[in-house]
Amino acid sequence: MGKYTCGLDAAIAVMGGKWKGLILFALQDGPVRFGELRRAVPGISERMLILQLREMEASGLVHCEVYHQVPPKVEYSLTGFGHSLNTAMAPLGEWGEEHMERIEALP
Amino acid sequence: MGKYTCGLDAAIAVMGGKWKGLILFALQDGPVRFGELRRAVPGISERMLILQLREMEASGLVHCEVYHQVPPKVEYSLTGFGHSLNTAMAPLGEWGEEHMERIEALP
DNA sequence: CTGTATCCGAAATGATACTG
DNA sequence: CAGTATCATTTCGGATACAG
Repeated sequence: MGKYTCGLDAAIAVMGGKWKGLILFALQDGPVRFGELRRAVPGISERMLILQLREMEASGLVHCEVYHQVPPKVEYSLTGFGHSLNTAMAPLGEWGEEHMERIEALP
Repeated sequence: MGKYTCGLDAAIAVMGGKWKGLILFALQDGPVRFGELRRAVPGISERMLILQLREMEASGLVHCEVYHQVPPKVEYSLTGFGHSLNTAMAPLGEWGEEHMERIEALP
């Protein structure tokens, strides 16, 4: 007895909420440091970014590499699994671009 | 000054939450009655289904056709806009199918 | 720089009962 | 059949302060 009724259901559960897709997108070109990532996802709070990253690590989408330096440096990157999800979401991003005007006009 | 930072951001805003994608999917093959739709989206409550449908109507994704009969009959269907979004989400559904086992195993 | 901890208000969702 | 109304609860998310 699966938790999910179909592939779409499962996919939505994994990339839930309003942030994970954008984080995936921001990481698609290689490792990004925490502060950089924060700027790359406008509007997200420090707290939410950490929470989402931790969930994405737990899901196996994201890898976290810690450099024990002073000052600290931490880089986040996509796993193969994360890349595959990001690829699957690309058409959604294109759809959003194409219909941006219409979407902006919504209430 | 747009509300959205990129196409993906806009798309996520439109199909937000955990239900809209599944409703889109359930409507992809033609008009569906309310009760039918409810059964097609397992786990959704009557209340949430209505709320989501109203939002999707407001976004122009869904059309609602009311037949003034006794007993009442109401059919929901996708607009062209809704179909285009459903198409853009198809790869996500396939991704979910492919990785279902792994996703099911997550905490 | 990269986090953690706490608090609090807002929003999402579920349960239940009721209506035309 | 297709909704509405109301209430309770759960989750989300922002602000702030603090720590290694």
